[in-house]
Amino acid sequence: MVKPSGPVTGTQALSTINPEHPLPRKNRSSNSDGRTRLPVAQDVAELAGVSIATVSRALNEPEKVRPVTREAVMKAAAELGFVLNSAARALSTRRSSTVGVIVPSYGNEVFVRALSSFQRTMRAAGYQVLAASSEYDLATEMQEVAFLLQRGVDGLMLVGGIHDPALYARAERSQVPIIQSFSLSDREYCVGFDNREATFRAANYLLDLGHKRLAVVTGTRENNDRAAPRAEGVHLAMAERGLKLSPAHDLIVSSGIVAGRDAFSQLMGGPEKQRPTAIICGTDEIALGIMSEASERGIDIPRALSVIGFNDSSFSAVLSPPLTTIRVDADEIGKSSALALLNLMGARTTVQVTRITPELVLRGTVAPPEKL
Amino acid sequence: MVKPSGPVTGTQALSTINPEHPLPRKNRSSNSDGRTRLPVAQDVAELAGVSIATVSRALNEPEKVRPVTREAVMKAAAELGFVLNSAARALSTRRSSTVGVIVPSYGNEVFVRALSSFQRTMRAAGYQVLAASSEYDLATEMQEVAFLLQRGVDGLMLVGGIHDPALYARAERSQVPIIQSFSLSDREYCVGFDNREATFRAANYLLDLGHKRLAVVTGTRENNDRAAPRAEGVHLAMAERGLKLSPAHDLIVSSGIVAGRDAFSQLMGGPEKQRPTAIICGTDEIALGIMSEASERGIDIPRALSVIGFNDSSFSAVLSPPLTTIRVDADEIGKSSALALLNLMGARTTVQVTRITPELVLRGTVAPPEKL
DNA sequence: ATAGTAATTGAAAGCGTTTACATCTTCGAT
DNA sequence: ATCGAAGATGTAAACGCTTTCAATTACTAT
Repeated sequence: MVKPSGPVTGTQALSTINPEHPLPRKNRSSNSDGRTRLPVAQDVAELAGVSIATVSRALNEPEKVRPVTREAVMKAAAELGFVLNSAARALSTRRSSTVGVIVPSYGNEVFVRALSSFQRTMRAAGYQVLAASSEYDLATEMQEVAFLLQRGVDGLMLVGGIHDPALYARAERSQVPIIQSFSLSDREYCVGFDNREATFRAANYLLDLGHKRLAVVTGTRENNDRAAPRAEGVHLAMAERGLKLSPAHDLIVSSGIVAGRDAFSQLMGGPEKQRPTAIICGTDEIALGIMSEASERGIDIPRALSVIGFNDSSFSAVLSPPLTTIRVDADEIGKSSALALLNLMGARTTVQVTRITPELVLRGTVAPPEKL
Repeated sequence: MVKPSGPVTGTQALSTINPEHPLPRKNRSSNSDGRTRLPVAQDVAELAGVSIATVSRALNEPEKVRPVTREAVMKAAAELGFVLNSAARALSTRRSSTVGVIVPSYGNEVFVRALSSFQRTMRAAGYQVLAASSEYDLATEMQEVAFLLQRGVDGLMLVGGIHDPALYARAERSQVPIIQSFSLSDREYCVGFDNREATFRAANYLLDLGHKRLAVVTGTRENNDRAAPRAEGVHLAMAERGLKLSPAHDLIVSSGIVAGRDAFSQLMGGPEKQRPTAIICGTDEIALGIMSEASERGIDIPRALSVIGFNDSSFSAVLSPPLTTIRVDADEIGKSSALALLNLMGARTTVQVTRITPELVLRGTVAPPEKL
């Protein structure tokens, strides 16, 4: 506007014509109560003798400011102990550099392993992660997602593909990408594995060994696309051989070790001829419970009863006998999910489905069935 | 200002008198790219026919607005699907309703249990929690704290009382209160227990039973005010009876189950007369490792070797034999820490030290020493 | 009715960044 | 030297809330 200007610049002169601001209560570096105020970008700018915009650039796009200026800013920032205010940045950029994760439960080691590696990967990329657990409840999960969305997370990692429909709607509305984990989907981006196939293979292994009466016990299957397919896999394998899994041998328990103990009692309570000779469990915790109860009752594993777990938890290899289980690389799931989500948030939607392959780890809890 | 207005609104009209703003790119409810913009408080205000200040009040201090107004605002908010922008609020109020937690490791069940209940309590109070793990490293911890502080957490929960001095300085500068957990302190607010006393009692229990050669194995004790005192407790109990804990029976291992197995080998490698008859472990994981190795080598627990764990992890009760261990109520620690921190953040500094009492849970891995 | 007080509401100034745009430098090419 | 283009920096407008202060309205007690 004003080309040649004296000590009073054009824009400042304007404010004399326009008396809107009564009096700015500024008094740098100390609060109303006298406490030292934390330094802000403006303080750094003044100390470095540059504008606040330059400070911002020096910090975020160093290559856009001249080296000498950059140094000055860095020095000033360090001197003042300047810490950028994330809230202000988030407000300004409309992104929080925060992502959310919701796992069904912290009680299942596999989820905390995945969460942990997810988090590590995210942190390396400059993101913080807000985690919550849904306790296997859709409503709780929805609520947590609502909170996370309000918190402005830039992305979301969810376990499984069954969620409140409103969840997808809200995430969509906020343009927050979601990565699904631990199960596969052809509609969502995901990092997971085929749960049905995993137990299908385990069941076939048992069947090949000569077992005829298998049992399967999992945690809740309601709204759960991991547990339900795992049970299905066993049914399927038996059906393929013209066998039928007795309803009494298909148990749903509340997850955890003690649930496994109860399961044992229910399964092994009937007359010997009808008892299963092998049990496939939805988690290693359940398997542990079963083993514990078996040991207490003097039932020999694997001679009298074979057991297969799921996840290969840390304790599984050191049980006696060591637990044969379906290993899932939770670290890989966490890491890949993070990478995929990062990709999604960068709008480079090149990922689609990452398929993890579970592996049957042969240890000591499986043997051919006893001769009748 | 302008009451009845045609297509051109009051504020826009103003800009003709005051030419500072080139052209406000406002066009409510749709973005530059035509995408529908998420509703903000202003939209709610307009729909409800009130000012934005009233919207804020209706949402945050409902009692301060007339019921009829409140209803109108709520209705408008619901209709628009309004979600408050946390970043804006955080910027404005200078608090984020977020707290941070740093645990040494997610691999120790006790920490995730505490974290979990801490989180649950915090969520109930309207706070989100950002968690991180330090991997038992002070520098990593400091770095994570720096991130959390930058993120503007309102409070911090840390495990133990040994941290980078800079950590306290920074937190202090940001006026972020810290709650220390799992150990006691007379300088900091804390929720924990006397680690030394816990093993001291366990050792005495063993000594009373007739054991003379105890061993202790813990994870790293460097900068660790839980593991180190636990070892001390054992030393102390023996010293009180004129006994001395052989250096060979005092082991530091990397934590985890496999570490326990190694420990066993080291401890039980010597000539029988010198082997310990009882081992006190810093965690149940270590104890499990020891039990596993013992079982493999045919050493009978508890007859040939007694073992005491620490924490009472979920698997401990179902091992065979079930593990005698020092139970720590991690849920309580998490919950109380949260409550205490909430209190601290409310500036009502009435809490000081919450002392948790660990309990020796007698199960099957301890017996009197074999007759020599 | 009427003054006085209490309860509601609104206007507008922040909160601390980022960033579009304008301005000023720098520098190579003429 | 001089012109332009490219590069560096500065200005000031957002971002979307909360909150102080003033203005308005609703009540209460005369």
